[in-house]
Amino acid sequence: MATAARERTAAREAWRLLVELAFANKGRFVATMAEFDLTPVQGHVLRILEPERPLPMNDLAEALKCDASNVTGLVDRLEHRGLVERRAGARDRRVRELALTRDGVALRERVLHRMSEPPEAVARLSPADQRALRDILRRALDR
Amino acid sequence: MATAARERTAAREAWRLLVELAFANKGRFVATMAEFDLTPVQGHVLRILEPERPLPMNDLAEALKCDASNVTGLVDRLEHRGLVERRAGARDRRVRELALTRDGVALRERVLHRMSEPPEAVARLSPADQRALRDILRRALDR
DNA sequence: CTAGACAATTTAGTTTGTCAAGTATCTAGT
DNA sequence: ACTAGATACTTGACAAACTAAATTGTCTAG
Repeated sequence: MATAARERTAAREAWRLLVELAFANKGRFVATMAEFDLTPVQGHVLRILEPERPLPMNDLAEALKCDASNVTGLVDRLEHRGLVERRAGARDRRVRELALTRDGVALRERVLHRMSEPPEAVARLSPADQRALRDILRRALDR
Repeated sequence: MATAARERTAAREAWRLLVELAFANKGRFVATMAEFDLTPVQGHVLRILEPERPLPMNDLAEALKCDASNVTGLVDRLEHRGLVERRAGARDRRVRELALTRDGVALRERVLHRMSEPPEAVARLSPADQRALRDILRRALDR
């Protein structure tokens, strides 16, 4: 087998396994969010919305890769629950900037901490593998 | 910092990055499934359902971590599209076993191949990193 | 043979998602 | 300054994915 082909295969295989790991943990994610009375998407939004960094609704739609009209209802529910608030855009009165409320920030912290608990599959790796995995992923995500 | 704590941190950080990578690729997954006129969940089902290995509806619900009643409609739509068929359970007439049709098998193959195309973040890793990532994930998933 | 367990479905209701149309606001060109 | 078109968001209508509770048909233990 030619070198290029073998390396394409390594990347493919790595990604395949990564997808498998992700799918295997989807249920765990759903359950974790449910602990906080959040739907999966609401958890996702909480992750995207950083404290002290208001985000226009449009940008949230972009980040979620969904239609802007979907975000309206999504934010309605989060706002109704007091986790998020809509503020008038500073310069452009068309845009509504989303900001976490105090409760939102607090919940976000708890959720993120819980979400980053590694699953069995990762936890049982040797310490060396765990560090190697971390380092490779840092490079992949360009840190 | 104590050694144990530092290592817990490596696993945590690795998992955090992994989750980030997964979220960043959610949109890509949705778009890829859409190319085949599949919703994300339908893609997931196609992945779970292996050829020549009929699966009771209950087991599918288990694999999807969702209520059994949800699977009914899900399978209705896949069956209506001719990708899947319900068969009477061999021994127990209560269970309905799901099997891919010929079309289902063919589509599954195309979908899986497309799904395993690595994203930018993985593709740009050095060949050595790609192999290391693959090997670590194999160990994590116990291959 | 019957009581309870179990697999799947039905029904009613929520959330997430799309698309098309509407409203308010901004921006360029004249 | 005025207007035409773009842009940000909302609304309304509708499908898919989900849950919980009740129902139907089948199995299994006593």
